[in-house]
Amino acid sequence: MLKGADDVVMEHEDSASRHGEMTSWDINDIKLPQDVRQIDGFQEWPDSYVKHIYSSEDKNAQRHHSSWAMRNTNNHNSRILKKSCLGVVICGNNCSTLDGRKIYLRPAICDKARQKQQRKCCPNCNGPLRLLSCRGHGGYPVTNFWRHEGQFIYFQSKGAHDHPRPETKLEAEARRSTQKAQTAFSPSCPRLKRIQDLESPTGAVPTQEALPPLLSKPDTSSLPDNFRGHISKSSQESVLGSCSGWPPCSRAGEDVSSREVLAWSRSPALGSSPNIRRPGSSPAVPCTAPSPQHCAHPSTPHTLPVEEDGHGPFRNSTGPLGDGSREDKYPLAYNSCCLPPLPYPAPQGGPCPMASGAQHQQLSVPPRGSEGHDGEGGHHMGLNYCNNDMFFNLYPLR
DNA sequence: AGCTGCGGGCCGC
DNA sequence: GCGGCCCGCAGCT
Repeated sequence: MLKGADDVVMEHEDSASRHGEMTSWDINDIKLPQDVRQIDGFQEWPDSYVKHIYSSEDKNAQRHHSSWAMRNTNNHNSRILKKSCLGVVICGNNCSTLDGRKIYLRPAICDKARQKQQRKCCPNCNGPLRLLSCRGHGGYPVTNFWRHEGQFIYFQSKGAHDHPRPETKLEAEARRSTQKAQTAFSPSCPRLKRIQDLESPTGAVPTQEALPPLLSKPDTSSLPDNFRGHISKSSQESVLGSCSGWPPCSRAGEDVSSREVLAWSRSPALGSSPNIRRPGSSPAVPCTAPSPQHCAHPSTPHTLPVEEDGHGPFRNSTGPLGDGSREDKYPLAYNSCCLPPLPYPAPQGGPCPMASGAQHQQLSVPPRGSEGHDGEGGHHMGLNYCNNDMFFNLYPLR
């Protein structure tokens, strides 16, 4: 009953199989395998039809963490926690920063917070923000299932994300903190004022939250695993022109239609480079600016040059269920438009660490061998590897 | 304020 | 019955 197409797909795509892990089980099975030969390292960006078995000691697993924005979904089964993907918040103008990065914000998990979030504007061009819904599971959001059984925590993912990766939870939190700090700091910031002016007419909440742009480099790190192999270099072509599209904050709709989703998924701008596979790396970073000179920053160890392909189709195919129905075109890219670099006071003590998305991948993330399917230890740090200290240093204002 | 988990309830298939 | 989703509540950070 619950097994069907999904399982079939899993047989072919379950990355877990690469680790010799048992993949014959299904989260709904009455009995799950206890003869686990290998416990997986926590996967921050699980994608496609994968299954993992974590140790019940794994903190991230215990918290059912995921760098994807997953919301709890009631499946009327208290034994199995189900979560569905909220997608990613993008700029309605599909703008790009000067360095070619895209805006991929993390959708707020809380419904109200998400609605509030969507009333805000693009941190980069001040355009409207749009929620790009996840339709990777037969047109529905990708779902993740968590089940605690004995000394293990079983995880199963159904569907392949058909959208870019949003910023991680840590990044989102850091951004919020920064924004708050900013607000407290420079209430009279001309730029903010300007934004407020722009927003007021729309009724949008003129918060500065939108200020620190979360720039996502369209790099691989932002691509779902299943996209990684479809990179195309044509991507770069997408970054041109200027802002077009909607007026600032015209209207933030909850959910970009699925058509757009597809468009995005095929947009070269979303591409990623095959060589990046740090799950931990996050595509979106709370930093300001479009201007690298403000944040020339050395700490970009994991950064890939934009050319490296930050663009490429993020996904060339539809989900397993194939929804080729979505085909709209989406205005592609423009160069950073509108707003000048943020007035961020570069954190004392160092160049803006968050700066140019180029580096942004998750700051303190140690390089990983692969997208995270390595099952090797070390991932247990998972979402935590970006320690708070780091952020505090980055955001001293807090 | 926002995240997370839980559970009631509705709806479509 | 199943799956998706909305909503409210409660605990936690």
